[in-house]
Amino acid sequence: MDAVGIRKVSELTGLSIDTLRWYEREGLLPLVEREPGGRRRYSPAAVRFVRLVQALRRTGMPVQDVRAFVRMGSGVEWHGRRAALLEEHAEAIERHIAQLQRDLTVVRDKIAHHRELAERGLDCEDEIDLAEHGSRAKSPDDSEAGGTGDTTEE
Amino acid sequence: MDAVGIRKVSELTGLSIDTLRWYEREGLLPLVEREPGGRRRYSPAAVRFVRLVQALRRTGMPVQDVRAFVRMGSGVEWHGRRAALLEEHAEAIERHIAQLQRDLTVVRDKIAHHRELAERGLDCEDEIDLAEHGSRAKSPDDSEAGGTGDTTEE
DNA sequence: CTAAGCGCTGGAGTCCACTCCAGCGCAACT
DNA sequence: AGTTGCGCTGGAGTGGACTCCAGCGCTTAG
Repeated sequence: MDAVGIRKVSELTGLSIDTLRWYEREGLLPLVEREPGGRRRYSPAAVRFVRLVQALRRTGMPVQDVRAFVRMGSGVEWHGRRAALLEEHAEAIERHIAQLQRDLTVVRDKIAHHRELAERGLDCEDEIDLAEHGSRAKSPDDSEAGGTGDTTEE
Repeated sequence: MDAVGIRKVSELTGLSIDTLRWYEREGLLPLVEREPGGRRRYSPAAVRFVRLVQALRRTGMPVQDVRAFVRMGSGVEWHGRRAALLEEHAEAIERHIAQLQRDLTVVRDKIAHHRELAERGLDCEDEIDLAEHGSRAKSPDDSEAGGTGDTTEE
């Protein structure tokens, strides 16, 4: 058989052995078989399943939700529900990516700003940008930059 | 002067008041002024800074690293270093986004799979996909996809 | 047969990033 | 003047997700 041991799965996925065992205890990996001696044996299907769980976790689905997902059986009556849950999560991932992209431009703007200041050999004074944690008098005002209303996430 | 109080900053950014105070204690927000009574006053620049920190945190930069970033002064000699740090982080964000996109396709593939099974009214058998977390019991010559009753016994 | 390893289990410990008080002071309506 | 309420501080508590044992049992190489 091409079933593999826990060490191999760890190597294949990058999840630690402890994490794999912990996921199983927590009910995220229900289809791991054992060999007579009691050791875990991961069938190719089980390995694929580990990868799905890994994808869900890595994309921010809480362990609790993965468990709930896993626990609804594989029977016909659940396929729709499962698909819906995954779809919901997929949308969450997309929103997350969009947020990261917005944050990325904030960071890149900052980089550009620094590069410019570095070139000109200026401290940032009127633009602020960063603190000097010394005492500082108040700067004259400057206007607001438009912000996207964001809600705390992740 | 259009400086604002902590409540407003909380509303503007979505960060909780406690979090704002905690960030400050932890050295992530060095430029917050106080009014005579001791209350925090956030200048527009300070608010912008909060937004930068928020972007860094939301994109996964550990608090420790944000602090390190913040602590290197705003002097000329540091602009290059700061920019380099940010650049490094920007690349990390890009890698993260790429990973999310890969994981997203994993999830979407799974959705497609479920939709298909749902349409055909099939349980997943030869593809497995999900567990049978029944009692392990005795399966002498159990092999790979040997989907033993994958019915959930809820 | 013995020893070295890997794996197993249950449980404790750790880390991170907040979040939640308790107790107090200023502020400002009425 | 009173009282209602926001804000402040220091510190304790929480939740999530692992990570790290200790102690034991197969398995296998010598």
